[in-house]
Amino acid sequence: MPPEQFFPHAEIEPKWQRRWEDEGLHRAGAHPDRPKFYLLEMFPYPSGHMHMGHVRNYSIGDALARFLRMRGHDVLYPMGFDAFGLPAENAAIKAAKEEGKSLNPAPFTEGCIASITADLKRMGFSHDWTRELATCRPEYYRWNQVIFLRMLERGLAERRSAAVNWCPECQTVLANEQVHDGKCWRHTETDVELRQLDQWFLKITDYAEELLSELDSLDGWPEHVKLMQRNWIGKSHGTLVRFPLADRRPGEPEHIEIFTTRPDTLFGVTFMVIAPEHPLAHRLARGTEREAEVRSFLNRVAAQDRSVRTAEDREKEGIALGREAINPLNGDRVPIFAANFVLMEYGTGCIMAVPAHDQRDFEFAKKYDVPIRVVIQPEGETLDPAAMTCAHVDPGVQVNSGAFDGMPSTEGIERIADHVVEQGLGKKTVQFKLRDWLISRQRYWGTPIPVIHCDDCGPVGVPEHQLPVRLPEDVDFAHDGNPLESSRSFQEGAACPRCGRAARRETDTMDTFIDSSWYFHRYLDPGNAGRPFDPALEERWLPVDQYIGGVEHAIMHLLYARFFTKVICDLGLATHREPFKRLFTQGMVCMEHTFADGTTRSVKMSKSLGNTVDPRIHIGNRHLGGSTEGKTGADALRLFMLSDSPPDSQLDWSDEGMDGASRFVHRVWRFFTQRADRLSGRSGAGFENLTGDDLNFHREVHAAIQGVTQDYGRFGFNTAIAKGRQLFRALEMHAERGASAALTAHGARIFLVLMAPIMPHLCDELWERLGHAESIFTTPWPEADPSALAVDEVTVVVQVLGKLRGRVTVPAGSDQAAVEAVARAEGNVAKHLEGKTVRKVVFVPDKMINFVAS
RNA sequence: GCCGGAGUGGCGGAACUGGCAGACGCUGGGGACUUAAAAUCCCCUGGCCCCGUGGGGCCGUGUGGGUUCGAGCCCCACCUCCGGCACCA
Repeated sequence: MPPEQFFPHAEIEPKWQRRWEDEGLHRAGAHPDRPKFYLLEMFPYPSGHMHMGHVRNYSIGDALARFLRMRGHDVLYPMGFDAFGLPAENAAIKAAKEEGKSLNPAPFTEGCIASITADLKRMGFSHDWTRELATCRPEYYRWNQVIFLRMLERGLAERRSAAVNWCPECQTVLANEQVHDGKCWRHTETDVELRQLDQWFLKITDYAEELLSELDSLDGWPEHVKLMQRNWIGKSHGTLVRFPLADRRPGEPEHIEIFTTRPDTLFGVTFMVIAPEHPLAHRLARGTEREAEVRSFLNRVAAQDRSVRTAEDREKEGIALGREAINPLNGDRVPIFAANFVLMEYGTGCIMAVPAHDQRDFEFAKKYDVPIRVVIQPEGETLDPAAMTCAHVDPGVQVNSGAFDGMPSTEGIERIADHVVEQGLGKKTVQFKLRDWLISRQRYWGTPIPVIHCDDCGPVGVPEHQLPVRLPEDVDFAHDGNPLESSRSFQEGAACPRCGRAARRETDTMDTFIDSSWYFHRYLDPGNAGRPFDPALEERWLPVDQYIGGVEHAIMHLLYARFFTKVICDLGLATHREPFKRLFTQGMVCMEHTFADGTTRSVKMSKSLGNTVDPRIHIGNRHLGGSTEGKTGADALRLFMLSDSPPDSQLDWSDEGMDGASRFVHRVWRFFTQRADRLSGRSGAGFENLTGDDLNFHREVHAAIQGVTQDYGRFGFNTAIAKGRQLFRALEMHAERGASAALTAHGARIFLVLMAPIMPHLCDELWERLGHAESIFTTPWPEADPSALAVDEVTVVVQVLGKLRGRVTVPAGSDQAAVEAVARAEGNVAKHLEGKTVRKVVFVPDKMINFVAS
């Protein structure tokens, strides 16, 4: 072959992409005899075209997929599209309202999918495209509907009226997880409103305990992700205590029930607080002289939206209802307030307030001049309620607590709770912060909820044989509101499945997080028309051995997917209760951006900041029918994506770094094409009796095998590449000076194999040019030979008093006496030991010797 | 405020389990090739200092202390940055 200056990526990369596809090299399930490995990456939203974030994520997964295949695994590495959601629908609305055109989200989305698919293929990612799916297709979403109906049968899905989060911008309700700081997760400027509506919920709280406890078994998950889930689930042990209502009037409940995690402070209760939305708030004040005042307060707080009420400044505001409750432990009468800081959704919507030992209660008591009663004294200190400036929340000794005086409060928690239970005043219980999952969305571009509302029978599930309930096409995006409401064909002929009478179809669609909660099951059997997937396939392939994705999905997506996996098991469809054995959270692609205030920082690439680099600059767009060829090609881009940072931290884009990667690709190309003859020698094994450069080079080759193999196994792509570059440098030098051409050829082959997962096109092409008929990806991964790694001489570091003073070369395995003798003789060491007495010698064989002298 | 994670050259980052700090890359500098440039290749590149140009010394992994023969790594305190949660009773 003639020497060539530059790697002709625009020809060679597509050549191998075609060949791999033709040979079905990436098809999963081809080797049932091999150990399975399910490698999953979070599927993309098809937003027009591939961006740099995709390039990085899939470069990571693909390198791993190719490595694992070469290591003898039957790898399932699928790809699909999370294709429902607001962007496509908003594009349709914009087209209709601003441009007066009609744009149907379905063909629009399919166009985006085609474009991004072409981009991904042009990167040479080894996905098994025979399993491709898109969640917006009826063949997929009908199974969302089936799963929903089965959940409905089992009471895991239910419709109920609740105060729900409404985003005026999205024109739909949101799940709790989708509200951050009172703002919509997609619109950080938009306040979320509370509305009382009838909506569909999935009872994820039924699984709270299991979702929490099984986190402990997920050894392959990053601790911080597990921690975020634990915090979100928010389990706390406590006690429900009933406080009798004083001066009870007809129609009023006998008790006010509260939840507390601190029964040790029960004797310190000086007031009660009820949430303003609590139905009792109005009722208790009715007929009292305070009624008007209370009503105006409650109305004012209710009118405040969530973000104001829970804002950082969090000024506590409340009002006495003019009523009292009785502390069941000591018979004290305590006033009842309504206040903004008590949440209706948590616990019972009502609390006991212990200002001495709870900071919030303390602040409130100070403001409204409620007495403070100390019931826990810190060790060696006496608290004076009048002098306190903050609550004492730490443990201490019980005081003013009747029979419990003198007891450590840590014990008091248990003992007083026991006492409450024995006296029939309440019971021990567990509370979770986790709420049920609100899945209704008042939008078009999602899975229709398969329910029919009948005036007589109520909401009735659509029979499974009538599924899928398809999205209609006669929809109008030019007007506000859910387009499903105005579609004629959608409602046409709707009849109650139970009584047969004319009825109305549910027009809510499902939260798109439903789609991504089980897509990894569907990949196993994407064409199955009879059920969501074959259980035998689930048995073989699940759990996902390695899941890779962004940490931004640490709570929502991962929690929902874990929930669905358990539900799917309980529906009898599958057996594995945890979906993802190992989780890896990759970092973002960032680029320098100068902000308005003049500061420059490296921040996530985003369209809105304009600090983006389009990957198509590098891979071209000819595959999309365009005319540009691409600057550097896919392999150079992949190399850069993996070489500059560890994959779990952010990657800073740099044009210079990209040039460096491209230079390396060309350099490798040049080296191989210029020395084709010398490198094509086929003699493989049996490099004995090597000497000098040959021996050293052989050792470097095997050290590289060992190092690179270990690095791939722990996502150390950046260090694997560093070792690959080192090996390449050694290879260049050995080609110049080494005695054995067979050994150079061997080293060259190893280099190609080790780097193939990262630069697959380049390596497969060069592999072929070295005379191999089969793809490099069918060769087994090399093993490092321990005897090749052995050295007969080692450099031992010599220290005097822990400071480096010299190095000596000794035979490997030399004992302390031998090394000591050589070390003492070394010039600089001798100088430093002069006039000193050696008191101790620390010796680490083959590494270091330290003279402790004075 | 609480809970996590991280601070290493001009920059991105290496350093297994406490044993040569700065692998690999980028930037910068010098040189070779060339009429010249590009491309390519080679050498140098943490700071300060000493002499004989080969070496030698001191300092150096956010700050202050500690443990150890020896600390980027372990312990204590503090500072800064990033991420998450935030009235959850």
